[in-house]
Amino acid sequence: MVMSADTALGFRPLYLQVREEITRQLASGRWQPGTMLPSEQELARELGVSQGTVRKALDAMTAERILVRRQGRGTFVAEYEDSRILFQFFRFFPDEGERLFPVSKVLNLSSAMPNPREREALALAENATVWRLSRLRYHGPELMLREMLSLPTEVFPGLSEIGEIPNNVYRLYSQHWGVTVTRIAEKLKAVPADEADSAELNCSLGTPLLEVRRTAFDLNKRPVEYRESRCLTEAMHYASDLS
Amino acid sequence: MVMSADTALGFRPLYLQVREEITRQLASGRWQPGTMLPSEQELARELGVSQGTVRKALDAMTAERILVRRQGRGTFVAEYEDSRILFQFFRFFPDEGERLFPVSKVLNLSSAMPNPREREALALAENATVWRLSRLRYHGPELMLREMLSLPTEVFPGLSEIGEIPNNVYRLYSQHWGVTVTRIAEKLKAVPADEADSAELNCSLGTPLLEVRRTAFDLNKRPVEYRESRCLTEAMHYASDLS
DNA sequence: CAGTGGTCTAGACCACGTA
DNA sequence: ACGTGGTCTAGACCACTGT
Repeated sequence: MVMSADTALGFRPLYLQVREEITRQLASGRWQPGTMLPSEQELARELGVSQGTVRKALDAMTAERILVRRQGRGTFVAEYEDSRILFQFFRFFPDEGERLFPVSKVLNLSSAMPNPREREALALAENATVWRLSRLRYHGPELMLREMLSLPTEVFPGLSEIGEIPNNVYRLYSQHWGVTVTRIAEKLKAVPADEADSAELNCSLGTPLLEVRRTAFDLNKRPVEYRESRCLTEAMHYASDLS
Repeated sequence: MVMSADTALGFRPLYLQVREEITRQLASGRWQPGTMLPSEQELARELGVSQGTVRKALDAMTAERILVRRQGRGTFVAEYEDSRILFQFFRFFPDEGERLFPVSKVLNLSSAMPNPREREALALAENATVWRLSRLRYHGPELMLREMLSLPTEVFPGLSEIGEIPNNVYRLYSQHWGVTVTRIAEKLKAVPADEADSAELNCSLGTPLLEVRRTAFDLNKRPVEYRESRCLTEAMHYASDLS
């Protein structure tokens, strides 16, 4: 495959075209998470560009955390290890003490017609259905939050046949359906605990909770998960870094 | 100035040394916000490295939003225009409708001995004092939040003589004291409105508020501002993007 | 047109990890 | 010793901006 920078209409930098081509092959399953990509030299040969151009594309994908580069070893497809999830996709910290991976307890899994919020967040077609997974999450022994995940059944066929839903669902999405979550958008509000919150979180009615509405996107920028969490923040906080 | 990559002890990439040197000159006031840096070629000559190495340093500083590069024009020191503040440093959005720059109403400005939270966040010396600036902020006509800013008096001498504190304090810090805010860390919680909240925000006692504790850092990674905000989130939300 | 940053190339050498 | 990514250089050409 040979690429060119100056086409008749619309100039597109070569390294962006290379990045797209590699992303396409990634999305099509050529390389699984954890496996090594060909070396820069080899990719350059395959694509008919110089090594420097491949490097710029790989550097950009590394910055997006889609790839991981290790000097002396190679370039790898990023995996969803717990440590990465904790670092990249989970913003809750204990006010004091050590950070732990949030353990989950599944309450319910069912399929349903989407409500308007789900339909909008997941950009669903008219007759599409969703899985709804509700669970509680703990930081060590302490109950931290309750949440409901909404997933398009079309994207995750057979989800209800999975024996046990693990803590780390992004790894599950990747391993079972080849769905790679790359970006997450969250909207936060302070809300009073309603009756369901009060019952499940063991707090009194009206207790301030941090509500998080999350939408997760895959490699093709398609929304693949919508999630609403309600969190007790007496001993925990949500950390946000602007830079 | 000539730089070298391989010193006896401790290898440090040249472009990182270049970035540090440029940051140092920036912090020392060689170039003011809004002004143009010398061209890549000229910087390369000054520093005794190749243009490509200067470029890598400038690209890194552009990614950190310290510099702005404009093709065909030059490389400029980033300014604190309202649009940048709104985009980079302010995460509140109306649930519906257009986004506006939050107008501020100053309630009080005084100096005081720091409390433990201020002392810790600002890494203050034993006998250091702080300015305390409290204000309300509005989104259009709607009251949005109340907040208190804490600033080391040592870093901002003469603050109380400023005629009117503007909405955009980061531009003020830059213009009056040469303080460049580059990074912000925020911790969020849901808290019940106390009596002061209730009085100032016109809400009932116990209303859930989003509390934000912010620390802002300058070019030298020194904390220069600590801020506690309490926000009504009935018609607004805090947006967080993880990617 | 001249000057700037942006892209692309080719090649040399360094640091790191593995065998 | 070898192969990988990481750094650095030098130079060519392109795209954008202002004169």
